[in-house]
Amino acid sequence: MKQPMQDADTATRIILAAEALFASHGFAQTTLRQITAKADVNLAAVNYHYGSKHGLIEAVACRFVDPLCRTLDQMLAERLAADAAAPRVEELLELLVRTLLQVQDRNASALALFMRLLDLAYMPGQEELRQFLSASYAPRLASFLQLLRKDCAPMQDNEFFWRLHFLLGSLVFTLSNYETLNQLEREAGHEQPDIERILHRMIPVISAGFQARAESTLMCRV
Amino acid sequence: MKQPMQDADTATRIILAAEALFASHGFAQTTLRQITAKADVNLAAVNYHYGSKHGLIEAVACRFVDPLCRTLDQMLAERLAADAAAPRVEELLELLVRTLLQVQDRNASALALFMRLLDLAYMPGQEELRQFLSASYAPRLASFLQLLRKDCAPMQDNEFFWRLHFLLGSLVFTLSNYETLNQLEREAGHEQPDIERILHRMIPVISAGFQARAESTLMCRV
Amino acid sequence: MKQPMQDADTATRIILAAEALFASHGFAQTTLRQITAKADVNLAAVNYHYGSKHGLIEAVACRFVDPLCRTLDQMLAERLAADAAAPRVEELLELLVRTLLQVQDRNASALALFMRLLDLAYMPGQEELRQFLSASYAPRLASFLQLLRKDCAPMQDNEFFWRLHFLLGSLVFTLSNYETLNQLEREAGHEQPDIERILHRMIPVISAGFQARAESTLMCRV
Amino acid sequence: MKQPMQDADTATRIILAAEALFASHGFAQTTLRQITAKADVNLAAVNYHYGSKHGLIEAVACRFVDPLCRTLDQMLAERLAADAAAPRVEELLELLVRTLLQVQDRNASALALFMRLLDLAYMPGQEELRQFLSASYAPRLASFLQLLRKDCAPMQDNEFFWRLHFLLGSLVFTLSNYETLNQLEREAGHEQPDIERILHRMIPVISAGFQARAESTLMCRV
DNA sequence: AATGAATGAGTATTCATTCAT
DNA sequence: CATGAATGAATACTCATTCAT
Repeated sequence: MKQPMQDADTATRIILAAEALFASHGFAQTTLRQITAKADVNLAAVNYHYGSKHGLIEAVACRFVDPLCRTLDQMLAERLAADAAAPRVEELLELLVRTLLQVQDRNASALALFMRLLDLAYMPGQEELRQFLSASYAPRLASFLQLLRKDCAPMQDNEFFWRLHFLLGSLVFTLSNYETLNQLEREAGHEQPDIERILHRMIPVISAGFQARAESTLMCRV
Repeated sequence: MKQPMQDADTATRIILAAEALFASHGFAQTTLRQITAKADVNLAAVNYHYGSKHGLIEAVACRFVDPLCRTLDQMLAERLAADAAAPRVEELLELLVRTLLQVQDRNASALALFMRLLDLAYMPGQEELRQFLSASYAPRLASFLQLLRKDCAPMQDNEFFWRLHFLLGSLVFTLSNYETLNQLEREAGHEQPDIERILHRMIPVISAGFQARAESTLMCRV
Repeated sequence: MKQPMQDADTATRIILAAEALFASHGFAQTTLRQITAKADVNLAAVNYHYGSKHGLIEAVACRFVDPLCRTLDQMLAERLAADAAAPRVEELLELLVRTLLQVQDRNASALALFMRLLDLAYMPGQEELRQFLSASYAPRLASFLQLLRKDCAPMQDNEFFWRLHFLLGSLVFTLSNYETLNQLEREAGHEQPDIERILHRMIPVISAGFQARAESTLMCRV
Repeated sequence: MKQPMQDADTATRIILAAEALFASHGFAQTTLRQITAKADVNLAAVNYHYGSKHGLIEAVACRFVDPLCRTLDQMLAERLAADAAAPRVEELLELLVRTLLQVQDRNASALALFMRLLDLAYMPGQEELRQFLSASYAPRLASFLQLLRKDCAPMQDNEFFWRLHFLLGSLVFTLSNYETLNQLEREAGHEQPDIERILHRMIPVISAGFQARAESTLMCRV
């Protein structure tokens, strides 16, 4: 079983420190000095173990993408084995949420980190990271997406592509800014829901979005 | 009539260059050197005209927030004058979309910039920018939000708060990453829709999200 | 009669602002921006009226050296006219103190400024300022110094030169750091004397220093 | 044995270059570029080894304050062991002078540097440096000051405080401007005494100042 | 396997000064 | 007589990376 940070080996200590700092300050804003200081290792150790800051980010990414894909696949298989009926959108999103929360268990700020990672991957100049993630990520999610689309309103491929990114935007924005949004709620005197609560709030909203009837292309033009 | 960048005065040249660079590279990643080089202006001119990089960002923000609020208010007033019936969610979103597109007319990457600005404002350590925007922004949007909520599914204040940020996330993520998403579509062999098309695609999805019946609090717990 | 700063002409407004800032922050630490901001004049006005920052410093200097020399000469003449006896060191220092306090009347921080000016003049690379002051300053003080030396212990020219600078050091250090020293006294729970009090405290100390019998040169060697 | 600057390690080369430049140009006027150029070292090395310019100044300070305190304590102890009689003011000042000269041995401009450091510490906005020095400096000088006061004329605490600073002013002004004063002597055709000679000239003057009878408070008021 | 030292290229910002108007 | 705009050179400081050990 893994020990806490001070007992782990250098490479692991770096990863753990990097995860926490990337999650709370973002990738560009986090410096190698901050990471190595928090990990209590030598500044050069990052380059030694991961080649570069970019290499470290990819290593961090792998530690999330792998278990996430595995868990989602597994949950999906279990559901399909237990019930022959095609899963509804809400069910699929519930599976996704439970998968995310399971990843989250490892580390309080894990989801924020993961969402920041997605955000980064879509930025210009990050083609390398994008393709790296896409290569190890997209194929394993294909079956999930296929099932999802089956229970959506009928739509073309590109319509689905965009709706998927609308959903992704909600997820990325809400979770990577979770701290700030929570603070705004606190200032407004509202309860501050935990991440689980927020994810569940998202399910009916996203479901309705996927199931909404698409405008006809012609009607879209003003 | 205003000439293109090379003929405008220094302050304007700086703003125009900054808008373009901020939109495509983000705020932190854009350096004053890049801006002043693109504007063909002395490095110290930014500090002379805007005090600091932060001041420049706020100036850029104002150039979008001001006309955006004005246009939205005006469109809303026209709609209410023309038709006594309370506007539906779709109508309100349509007004918002038309407002955004009008701001967009000024500058090809204007919306991406504006969305990056919102993204930045929610980041930790940007309380100052957040409050600056909130102070000049929030009050003028209050009536829009009030009308929006009237046609939503019934829900509590905090539920509305979160749904609003789900929507905001879709907008911010999709539009600030418009270039990347378009490229992905190109690689997939799909048509590459313009921003107008994407925004109209969003309307039914977002509308459905706002009108979806909220899960009861008890049911949210797994 | 002179009006307060806001009504004076540009050149005077600059001088007044400069005096205050130079006195409290020192010459090198005070920027032309601070001066012109405080004087509420254009940044370029300093260069326009005084040629350069250095020119401004010399102008400030003149406004102190001139009345100081005049007052000291006059007081000395009055004393010599009233009493044929050669003045004692204490009397001469008392005249000097009264002269300084009179200059001080014009402006609360005038003495600190004047002392900072002397400090600056002795710094390396300030030969120009030193000679400027020396040319308009030294000759008019010659008679004062002659009288002073007559009541000192007998000593050679160079011994007198150094003792004079020991005195000058006490004056310059104490008065230019008056704010700081006062604060230290406050922290120690002592009364915070005004400048007049401090100068009078200095008289017997300095007098004793001038009248102390010089060590023979031979004895100085360890 | 230590080699001259070119053979020492980077951190030492920086310190040595900084000492020389700080001594001759002052702290604010000396730039990191000048220091690193003189030390023949990368510009970033200062920050690497000392964190900041301020950190470098404190490091320079420590290299003087530490041996100075140690030497003075030791000399005082030796004197007290050798002779049971309470030391006179002149003796104490002689000890101080010998201590200063010993520090001086290390580096030609060491005393000028040290005096500039004291000067800086009394400036407004240097509370941090002042307290840093005061914390490591003042306690170790307490016994010296106590003995000094015992042989002074009787006076109150605050009178002693000010006289001490009159003395300090003489020291700081004379030694930090040693180069300039020497040049003035040269121009006047006098011999140019070395620092040892000047310090010994100061002893009887300062002694007389400490032993002068204080004016009564009432008499001080004009 | 790991690190202390070092570095080149970069950052935003500040400064006194100049100049066209 | 005065000024708004502009600027070149400099400031302290930071960064990811490299390299000898």
